[in-house]
Amino acid sequence: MNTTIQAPQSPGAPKTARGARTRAKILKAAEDTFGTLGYHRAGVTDITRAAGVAQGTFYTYFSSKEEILRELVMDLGHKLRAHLAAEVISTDERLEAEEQGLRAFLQYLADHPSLYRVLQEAQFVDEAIYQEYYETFARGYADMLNAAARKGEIRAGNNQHRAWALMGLSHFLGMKYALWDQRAKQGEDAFDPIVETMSDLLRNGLALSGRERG
Amino acid sequence: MNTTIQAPQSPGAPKTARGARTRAKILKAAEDTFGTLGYHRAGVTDITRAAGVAQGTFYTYFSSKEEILRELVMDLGHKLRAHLAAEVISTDERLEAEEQGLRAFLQYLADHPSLYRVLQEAQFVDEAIYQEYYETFARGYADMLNAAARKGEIRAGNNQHRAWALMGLSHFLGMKYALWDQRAKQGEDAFDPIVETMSDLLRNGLALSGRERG
DNA sequence: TCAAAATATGACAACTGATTCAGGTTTTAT
DNA sequence: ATAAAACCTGAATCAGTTGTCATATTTTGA
Repeated sequence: MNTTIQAPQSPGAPKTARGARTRAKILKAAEDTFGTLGYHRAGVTDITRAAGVAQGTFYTYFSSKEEILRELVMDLGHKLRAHLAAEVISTDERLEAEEQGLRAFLQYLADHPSLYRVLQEAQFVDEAIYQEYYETFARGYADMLNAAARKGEIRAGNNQHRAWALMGLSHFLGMKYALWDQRAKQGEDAFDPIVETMSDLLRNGLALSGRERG
Repeated sequence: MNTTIQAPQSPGAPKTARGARTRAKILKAAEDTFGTLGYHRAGVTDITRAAGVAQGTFYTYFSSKEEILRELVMDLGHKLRAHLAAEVISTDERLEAEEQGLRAFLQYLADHPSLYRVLQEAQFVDEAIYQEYYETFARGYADMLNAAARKGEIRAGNNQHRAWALMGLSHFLGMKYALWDQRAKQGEDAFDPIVETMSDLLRNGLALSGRERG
């Protein structure tokens, strides 16, 4: 028999430098095209035109439009996580890390708006990969919170619930202030007021502290 | 000239009881169909089949597939807000209202999962209506927080930022626990642990309180 | 009761857009 | 240098969709 066990659904990785370059061009073009036109309005034609190759070339590296979206989601996810990890090394105090993480996320989203659209649209094209994206993120997040709780840096509590809550918080703040509100994007410290509000919320909650009460 | 200022883009409201009934059937069918198949996979054919009418009838009441989605978004938004308002009347203490609101939202989402999908997909079909949905929600939310701050029930702070953060928090918790996690949906008080975690987070934050510290 | 208005029908025109394919070009390796 | 492998091309295919329309039925109101 001698059949290959795992037939790759993608047509095959490029075997030369030229191929690798072309594949990368197409992937980048897909990111841009999906980012501006959206997944459904963007045709394979638009992607290949943006990449400067013929339609047929697309199928040399990707078996379908859906597949390139999946590829893109994983790619963008890796890049974001790498970026955030790099930005948050300077402290290991959890609540400070939380602030830096939020600031970095907002800035990253303002600089890479396609991330948002590609990811959110992927949800309706391949729900599994969308879930996996956030489950992965949540796992890592909850682990960090658990570690902080063990070290006595934060209150005890359900850190899985908290992780999802914090992701949602970042997501919505990013959507509103990094993507929709143009003026918020100006300048290096544009997101400071937001980060500060969240810092207070996460440190102290909304209830008045002892001396403020009464 | 005597031109009508505001030409209705929708073909015209039904003028008989039968027409109103048919329109309502189609709208409901669209909600279900978009909810299960998604906006793009769902054809007008699927909607009319589910409604039990001919394809052509669709265009008696809606000028396009896009328009019925807009209609639906506004409709679902009104219903959700009405539901939440009704569920949160029993208290006027803000932090307690927050808990009740979250619980009601999670339960509502578990009971009306199409709300989520229709709304989120609308974002990529007509971004303006999606933004309007959340801006409206946020305005009301921020107003309530401002009132609570004036009454001295919560800490001072930027309540617009907080409103978006809290919406995101609810959104993600709903997505994860009301839609994705099947087991979480069982029973009346299924969401209690989540609400409790959030209650603690919103009241006290994550930092240790005075006596826990050290 | 009966003409006019409203509603319903479903076949179909017109179009879109993903994927295939047969053949050309470039690169690799001997 | 040259055969084989890899890569690229873009016109053609093909499946599916939205929205239209001429016609039929039902409801309204005088």
